[in-house]
Amino acid sequence: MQLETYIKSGIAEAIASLYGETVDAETLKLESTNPDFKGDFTFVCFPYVRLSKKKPEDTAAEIGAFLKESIQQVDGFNVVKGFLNIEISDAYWLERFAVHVLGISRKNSGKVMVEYSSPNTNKPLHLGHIRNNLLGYSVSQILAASGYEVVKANLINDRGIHICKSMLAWKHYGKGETPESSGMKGDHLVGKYYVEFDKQYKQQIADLLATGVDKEAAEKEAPLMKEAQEMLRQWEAGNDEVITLWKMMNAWVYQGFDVTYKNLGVEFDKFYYESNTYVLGKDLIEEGLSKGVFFKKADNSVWIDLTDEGLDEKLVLRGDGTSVYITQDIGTAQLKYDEYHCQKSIYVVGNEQDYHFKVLFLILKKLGKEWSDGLHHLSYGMVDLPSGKMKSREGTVVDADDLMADMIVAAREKTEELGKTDNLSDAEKTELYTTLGLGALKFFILKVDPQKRMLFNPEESIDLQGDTGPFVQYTYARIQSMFRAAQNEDVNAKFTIESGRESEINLIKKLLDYEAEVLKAASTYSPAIIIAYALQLAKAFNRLYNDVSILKESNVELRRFRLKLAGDTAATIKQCLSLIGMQCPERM
RNA sequence: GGACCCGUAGCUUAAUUGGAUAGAGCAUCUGACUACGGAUCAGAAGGUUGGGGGUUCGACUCCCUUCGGGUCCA
Repeated sequence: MQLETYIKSGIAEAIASLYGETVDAETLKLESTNPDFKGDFTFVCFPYVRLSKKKPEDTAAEIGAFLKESIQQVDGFNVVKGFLNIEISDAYWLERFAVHVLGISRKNSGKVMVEYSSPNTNKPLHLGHIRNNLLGYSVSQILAASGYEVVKANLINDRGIHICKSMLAWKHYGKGETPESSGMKGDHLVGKYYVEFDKQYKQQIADLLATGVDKEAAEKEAPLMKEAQEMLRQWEAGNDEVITLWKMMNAWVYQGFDVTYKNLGVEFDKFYYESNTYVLGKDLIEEGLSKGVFFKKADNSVWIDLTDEGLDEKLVLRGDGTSVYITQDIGTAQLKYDEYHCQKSIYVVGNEQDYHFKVLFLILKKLGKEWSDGLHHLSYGMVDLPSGKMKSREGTVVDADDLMADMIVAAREKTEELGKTDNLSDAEKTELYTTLGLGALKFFILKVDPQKRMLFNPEESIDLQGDTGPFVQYTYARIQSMFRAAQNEDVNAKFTIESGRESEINLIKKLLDYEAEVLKAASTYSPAIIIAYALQLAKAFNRLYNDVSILKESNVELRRFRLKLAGDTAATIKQCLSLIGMQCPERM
């Protein structure tokens, strides 16, 4: 980092002294050199040929020569077209490595809330939730590592017509079944009745169609639907019987979710419940009306005109005074800010709600909430199956609990096939398979840019070789094994090294990148950056491992140097994987 | 009707935000000291970045248009 700014001002000096032109060193762009070329930093000269009035190649060569003279760490340079590749001396990297400390120095970046998961309490979690949960948790970890105080929040959708559907189906067809009586996980049990409702409802529609009723009317008039709507009205009126049933079934679901969250390794600091927050926001609608941000239509409904922003008019309160989704989201945003005063607030929500959040943030801004600038929708694409979209009502989903269990089985089979289960107790085996199976799953999902839809084929289990979680975990385990064998070695001993091999210098450079990569991942909310880095780091180490001997090296200084390389690599891998929510096995 | 997202090798995907010869993994093929752990490493092959136009020193990236997949708003 230091060196980069140093080189930039060197380039500015070069331009001043060679061409008599002033440029601000801050505005110069210095890129890291493409691995296919020799060098460490690359300065792209094309934009500056109008200052030098020379060919790009000549400009690059002149600036390169100037830097080599004026900056001692610059060992040499090469020019390809207008690209100036600046080569830094090995000595510089070795010095940096000698004083290298692990971790990140940045502190007190501010306070941020990450809202994620946000499940409905009428069915168990599925693959889509897994993507959401992993993203939310990982981004929280990354932000925390880069110095933020993070509040992990979960807004639970625990009321509404869909909840009433499960409740009603249970009431009609459940015969008093409970998680205890059936041995079924609570969320799965409730989900079963959600599916049952749909089945019965469809039957009723079919019956009505047969009597000559048209489709739209049939969907509206089916007795079950009318009953569900009546139940929702009673819930809102506080009917004792309905509320008691609602509490009981929600409690089952929460017990189930707790297990899933624990297995998935995610957690929360704060829970919000929609049964509390759905009443919020109406006061802010009043505020907006008096400020002239909103307007009323003839039917008394309240709207905001966003046509200036290229959007439509948006309803924010119905004519009968009842809320719409955005009403409560406005209120909840205010509630969150009042409670925590976070500078930033991130919503991890699927991209089908892109428009919704665009409108929500715009409304809050127009209401004059200065904190609205810190709001961000971390949008992600749907997870598709080969058969198409997952539909929970039709039961065509990949269940979160099942998927995790399948991954653990796959990890077990692979490990046993390699014959690496010897000398492990049953408890250790279980822990190992869990670490590897979930590691593969988390890595697989977070490796992909969130914006993209992803295809998941349950038939082809997730790879355990190549660019995968277990690959990185293997690198870690292998280093740990080396340290177990190096017990009479003074691991913390100082060493003096004058020069390094290419594989060693490359690994040093990667290790020194850690902080910059984490900060980049934090500013773009992207776990994928950490994953890509962890892979590169593991590869750089594996290359070194095949290139040179470490424990078998006879030269003490070299041996200690390489042991420190290995130790720092392992520690950095562990940090990276913890940001993804992954564990590192000591052996595998 | 209007708006947004996605399209890269057979498959899963990356590209330092406009930079170099589009980079990996899986699958396929070849090789690695009698393996400090082979879930590794080195290499080969695989591409008109959906199609067409434009902007410029330079386009997977920006603009226009068109095709395909998906989503949202009323």
